[in-house]
Amino acid sequence: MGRSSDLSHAIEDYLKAIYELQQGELPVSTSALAQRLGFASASVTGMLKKLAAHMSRLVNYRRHRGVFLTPTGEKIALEIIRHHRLIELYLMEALGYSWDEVHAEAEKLEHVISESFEERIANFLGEPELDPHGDPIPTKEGRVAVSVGKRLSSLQFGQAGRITRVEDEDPELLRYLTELGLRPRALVTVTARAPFGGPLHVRTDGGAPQALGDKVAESVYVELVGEKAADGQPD
Amino acid sequence: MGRSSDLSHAIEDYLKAIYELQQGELPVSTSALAQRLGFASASVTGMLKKLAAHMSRLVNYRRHRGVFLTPTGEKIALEIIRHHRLIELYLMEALGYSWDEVHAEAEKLEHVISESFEERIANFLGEPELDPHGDPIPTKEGRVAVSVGKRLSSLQFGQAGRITRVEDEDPELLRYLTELGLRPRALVTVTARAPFGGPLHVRTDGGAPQALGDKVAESVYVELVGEKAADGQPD
DNA sequence: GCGTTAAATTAGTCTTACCTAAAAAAGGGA
DNA sequence: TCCCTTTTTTAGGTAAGACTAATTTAACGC
Repeated sequence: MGRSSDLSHAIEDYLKAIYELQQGELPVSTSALAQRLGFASASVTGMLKKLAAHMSRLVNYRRHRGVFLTPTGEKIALEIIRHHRLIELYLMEALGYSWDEVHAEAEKLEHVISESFEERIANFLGEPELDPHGDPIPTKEGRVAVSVGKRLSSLQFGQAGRITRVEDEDPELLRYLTELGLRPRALVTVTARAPFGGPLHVRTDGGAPQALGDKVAESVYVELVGEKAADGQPD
Repeated sequence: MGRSSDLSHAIEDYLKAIYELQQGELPVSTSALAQRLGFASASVTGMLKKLAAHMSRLVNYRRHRGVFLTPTGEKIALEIIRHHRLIELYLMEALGYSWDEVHAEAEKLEHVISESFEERIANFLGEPELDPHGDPIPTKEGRVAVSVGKRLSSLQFGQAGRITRVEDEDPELLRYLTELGLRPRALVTVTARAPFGGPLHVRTDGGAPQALGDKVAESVYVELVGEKAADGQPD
């Protein structure tokens, strides 16, 4: 159990990044990884070779063909992601952090906490299933609920949705979402939609319509709750 | 505020170790540091030169003469020690750790938590003055209560003392101390003392006399509470 | 299939923080 | 003072994990 402890922070970050990029694209390209991690692609190539050559075969890598996690690598990635999301929720529930503050702190803590710490906070929180941004928390055994939802930016005029999750990395964006009432489980309805990717106007639960920038509309994920109905119930 | 964040973990560990060794000896020798940190002394020499050359002049170092912290270096050491001790206490109070488990976890966390985390747990704990092992917690401004007490091993037959602190590093020792009821604030009386460093027999608050090994008697610190009286009051 | 471009890799360098082995300096005894 | 031991420093080396520059491979248009 808890075998990731002997891997470097750098390796853990790579596994986590590969896992997250895999959701969209499989295998993951060197440059996609480089961009996400903010490293030069040459550095990424070097590390991928190391990961592939690692005794526990963390990834499957073929030059020019990209990389994907082996079951072992995925297990470790999920362990770190579990740490991250549990910590985020713990910081809010136990220490009064706001949801824009937790990501940065969790990024550091996720690599150093013990199994024991993980267990204790999970227990304190009642084995939660979602983190504060709506992302599913992997179980100790490495199972994750599939993250449902499409981008808010993809909705058409009149469509309504319930927010399932929001991207957690940008504190400023999160503070802005708080102002707008855009939080997981909130209902949003598209009240106007200019063509050619024009600004999206949405109305939240009980508020006035708001125009959303692209960045915002792409960072919020929703589950449709009925076509062309502002407050219909899901099927 | 909180300027230590840009120093490496290694540097923080050196500053902490120098601070702790300074209590007994000033300046601190290269070999004393090497022993405490478990590094080769050549490595320590190299790091001391780096610390002295560091732009914020962390230490005062002269070859063959040993090293001591500058006010800046001391401030940072105290900040890390504050982190360590607050974390130890927090883990016990908030997450139900036992006192033998907290040191290892705190050694890792102390380097990565933010100022905000520090403030929040200090506030949760009510700005405590002592950690679970009886060590004083430096204030945010860098003031520390002087750690009173002499080694239990230095007591003579009949002397009684109140435990002020115990060394926190060895979990096994701590579990053993728990069994014996040797915890901070507990009263102990020397019921027998064989000459030439022979085993020390002590009685705790309400228990039967116990023979203590050298390691134990040297790891426990007490404040005398009266000469040759088992339950006298301090002056 | 040829040439251009974009992506990925190789090669070589740097920094950090440790190591070992050997040389040098301090310090104590006669 | 000289010698001998202990301590400390110098010198050189290793492993991670990043970088830049230059090269190679793949992919695409025509």
